[in-house]
Formats: sequence, structure tokens, C-alpha cells
Amino acid sequence: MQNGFHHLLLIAQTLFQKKVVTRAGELGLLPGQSKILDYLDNHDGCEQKSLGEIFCLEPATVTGILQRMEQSGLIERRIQNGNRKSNYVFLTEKGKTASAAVRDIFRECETEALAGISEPERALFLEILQKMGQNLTKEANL
Amino acid sequence: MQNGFHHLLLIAQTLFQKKVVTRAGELGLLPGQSKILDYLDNHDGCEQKSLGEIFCLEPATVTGILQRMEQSGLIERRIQNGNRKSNYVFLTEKGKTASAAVRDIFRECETEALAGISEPERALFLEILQKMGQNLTKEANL
DNA sequence: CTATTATATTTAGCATGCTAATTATTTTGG
DNA sequence: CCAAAATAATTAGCATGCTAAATATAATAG
Repeated sequence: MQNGFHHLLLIAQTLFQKKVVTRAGELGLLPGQSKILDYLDNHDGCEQKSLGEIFCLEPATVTGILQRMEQSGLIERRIQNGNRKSNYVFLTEKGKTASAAVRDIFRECETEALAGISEPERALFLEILQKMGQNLTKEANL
Repeated sequence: MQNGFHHLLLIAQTLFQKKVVTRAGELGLLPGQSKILDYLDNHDGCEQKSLGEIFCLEPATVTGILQRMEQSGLIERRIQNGNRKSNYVFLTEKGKTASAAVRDIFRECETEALAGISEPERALFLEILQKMGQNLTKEANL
């Protein structure tokens, strides 16, 4: 059914992402870059590994996105404290500018997406999304 | 923020899809095939074009998914009423079997995802998802 | 201390998403 | 009817998701 849970969730997320990606694309950003820039805004210098955990992406996927971001001068990856196994990810000046622009894009798209939905409804909506995340993260057989 | 709207929406949808794709993969289905099979269960014989509209996918994307589904014998594409421009998509027997299995997978994953969420909360959640879809579909400048 | 195990990243290859350009067919206008 | 415009599908090429395998480093065990 088109009004079923999984389809509505898919479409809401798809349309939201398309809107963000389109606007970020006008600034020269690729589809995978917005969320990383948004996260780095508050977590500059984080481990590369943690990006995969935060966004539920495989390490290989993160590698690809970060390589293109490094190539276009949005980030730098460095080693720290003599730990040559881990990469740490830092925004460049260009990256900081892009990150601020992305923050605005997300804010505008959220405003648009949630128009006509009351504050208590939004709060419950967020709670349910969070609960869903927990439900789907639980180990299968415990 | 990790508790912000767009991140929670992304993660909920990502984890839900991963669960569905994993279980469908155990039946030999590729990631893009589950949702098509689910839809065809109620819309056997639909136009190829309509699949793109329903799932917010570009025609080129639909072509690729359907080609692989045809190749693995899940669907057939035929012409109807002398209209040689449009394709119509039909489940094969194998496709009908897979479609029934996919229906169970979606049902199980929804049960898991929504555990601990009351019926009125679920109803409001669906309403908000639907409203979001409408908000994000509206023309930009009217 | 050295060998094994664990951890972090990368590479290769594929499916799925996109855009742009192409092909084929249908519809519309003159 | 014929030319032009609209419509439907496909192809090519790329980004982003995956898995599996390879590489490199760090941590652990004997």
C-alpha cells in the first residue's frame, strides 16, 4: 500500500534528501558531502572511523566520500599522537564556509518539511524516530 | 547534532532499509528489488513509468532495476494495446512467490521498528510522514 | 621480543541513485 | 498528411552504497 509505514518513511526521507542535495549541489557539493560537513561543524577533528558509525556507513563508503572531499579541498585528513592507523578529519577554511552554508540548507529544508506540524507533534515525531533507531539497533538474538 | 530531525530521519530509514535488504538478500533479492515486488503485489501490470513516480526515482534508475529483475526471472515487461512507447510490468510465478516473501519481511521489520510505540502514536507518526511528503512535493514558487 | 590477533583504511567490483544525451514512438499543429 | 513537439525508455558516465579481499598498523600473548 502507498499509505503504509515503510513507503511513507521511504518517500519522506527520499524527498527531504533530494531537496538538500539539490540545494547543496548549487554550491558545488556532491550528494554525500552535506551530512559529513554538518557533522564536522560540531566534531572537527573526529576519527574517520566514527563517521561510519554515526551515519551507519561501511568504512569503504566513508573512504570514497572523504577522498573526494579532500580532493576538492573541503577537508584534510591527518594522523595524530603517533597513531598511524587512524585518520582524523579536519575542515579546511573552504570546508568551514561550506559547513555553515549546509547548516542553513538543513534548517530551511526542515522548516519546509515540518510546515503545519505543531510543536508537540514534532517532539513526538522525534521521539518515535529515536525509538525506531534503538529498536533497529538491538542485537537480534539476546 | 545527532538528535536533530534530519539525522534521526536518515538513521531510522537507513537502519530499516538495511534490515529489509539483508533479509531479502537471504532470498537472493537485490537491494532495489524488494520495494518493486511489494508494489507489484497490488499493482501487477502497471506502467514502467509509474514506478518512477511512486518511488521518486528517475526513469533511468527504474530501467536498471527492472532489467536485472527481468534477467533473474522475477518480472516480464510487455507492450499493450498497440502502445509501443510504454512498458507494462508483470510478475512471473517466481516474482509472485518473492513478492509474498517480501510482504512478510516488511511486516516483520515494521513490527520490530515500531515496538513499544502505541497505536495512537503510530497513527500520528504516519500522518506526519504523509504531511512531510506533501510539504516537500509542493511547487517551490506559487 | 616475536608471532598472532585485532583494528583502521583502502581497493576492486557491483547495485542503485543521478544527469545528460540518444532513440523510438506518439501526439499535436499547420 | 507531415513536421514539430512531447513522451517513454535506454545508454553512458559518475557518486554513493555494499561486500570481500588486501594492506598497514597497533595491541596482545606466549
